[in-house]
Amino acid sequence: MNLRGVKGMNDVLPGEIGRWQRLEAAFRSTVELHRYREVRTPLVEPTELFVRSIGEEADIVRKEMYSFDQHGDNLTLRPEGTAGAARAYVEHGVAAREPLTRWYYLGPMFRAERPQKGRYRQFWQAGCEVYGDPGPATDAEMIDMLVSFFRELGIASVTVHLNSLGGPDTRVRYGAALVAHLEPQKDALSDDSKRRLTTNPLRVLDSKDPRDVAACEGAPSILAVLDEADRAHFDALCRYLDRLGTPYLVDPRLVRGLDYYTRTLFEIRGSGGDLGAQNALGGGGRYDRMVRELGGPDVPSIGFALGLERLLLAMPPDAAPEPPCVAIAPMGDVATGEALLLARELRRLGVAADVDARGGSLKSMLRRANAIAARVAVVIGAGELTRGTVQIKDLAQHAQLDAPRAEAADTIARLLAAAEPTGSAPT
RNA sequence: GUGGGUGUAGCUCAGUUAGGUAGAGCACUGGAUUGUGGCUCCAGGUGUCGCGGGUUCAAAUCCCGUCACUCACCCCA
Repeated sequence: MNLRGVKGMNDVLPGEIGRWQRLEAAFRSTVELHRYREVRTPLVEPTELFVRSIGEEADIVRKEMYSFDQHGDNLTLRPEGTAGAARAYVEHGVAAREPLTRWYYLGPMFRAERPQKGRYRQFWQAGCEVYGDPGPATDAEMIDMLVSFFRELGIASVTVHLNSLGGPDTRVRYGAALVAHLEPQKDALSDDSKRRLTTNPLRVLDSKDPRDVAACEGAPSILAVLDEADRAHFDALCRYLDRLGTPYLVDPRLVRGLDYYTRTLFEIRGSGGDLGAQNALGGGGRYDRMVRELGGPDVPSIGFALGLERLLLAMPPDAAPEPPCVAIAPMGDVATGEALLLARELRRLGVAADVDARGGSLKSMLRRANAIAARVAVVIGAGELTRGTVQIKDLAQHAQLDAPRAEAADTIARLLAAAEPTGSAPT
């Protein structure tokens, strides 16, 4: 086969869709209990939106965007969800109608990176945004919500990394201090980090290269250079988390690549399951200046995003019970017509029905009934047509009975209602 | 963009060291059972051995090139 899907963009086949649906339902349930409401924004936005919000220097903007020109517009497949949501928030004047807004979204994002385990070019994110609350209590509540959500999913071993970046001036001040610390050991740094020294020194803190890690030993902490208000915000956040009993790890080296963050910054890392090297299950932070920079009022905001593929890797395997269904096995054209009618009657009673109309042998139809985990099979052949009955087989009990055709649907529905839900689908 | 690993049946993989008729399990179809599933037994494969070239009497196996997938780096969900 010479036609393949695009690299890094994956199909989700029905065999694994159950896990996706359960994850999505759990997310919606959790955030809606926190009074978030869903927002759906386009997959395509003006390129300028991402350049302005994420920042020209960020890797996402520099080399990972799917951008194209169409009829004179410069467009981009969204690489993340926060920018589009903020754009919609501003465009519809939401701030003027309500002082406090909680939104969530769920959908695919696109980044033209080299794929690997847990990182794909089309990947799914679920995220939340709160507009109009300066924190820090809401920051704590959001982090606590995430930790609770992970626990609900059965993802046990997660660590909340927490940091504060202060305001824009803090970043500049700290960058200078960091360069002062690293410059003397410049020769010992990795090539990447030598370059970062001039472009974005904070990123050196994030490097996994042992040489860089060593060089960062003893580097000043960004928390030490926060101004008074930022420091008070961070301390209050920690106190709220303590009060909630939500464990966290203060990590002054947490940086993250999006340039729009201010003050609170967090990332949740996992370790179990099939997770590969990409162990950031989710991350977020405060972006108090974004709404204003997009032309809106001065509204503080905080948000996070979760990577659904990574959550699925980290989640324990589960076997979902298959809902009961009825397989109908007709023999011959007349019986097939009768089968279609009976199936419609069953579906009107809320019973899933599967008509095997391939015209194969009874044996093959019953084999299929077993394969699809049907609870009940119905045989309609020449004999049944003559007698005006159908043969109803309870596949688990190895029992069968003949029922008048007119009562068939009700009889089957009663049989199913009495039966224990059983069987499990291959995952 | 950089580095490693892997490409053999629909799927998971043996077979490559030492060149010699292309295999197993699962899945699928039929039969044993003329209209009765799961278990068992029997039968059923024309697979571009990723692709192209080279060496050789002979290449899945050796050599060169190329493509794809995958893991990791950078960075991020």
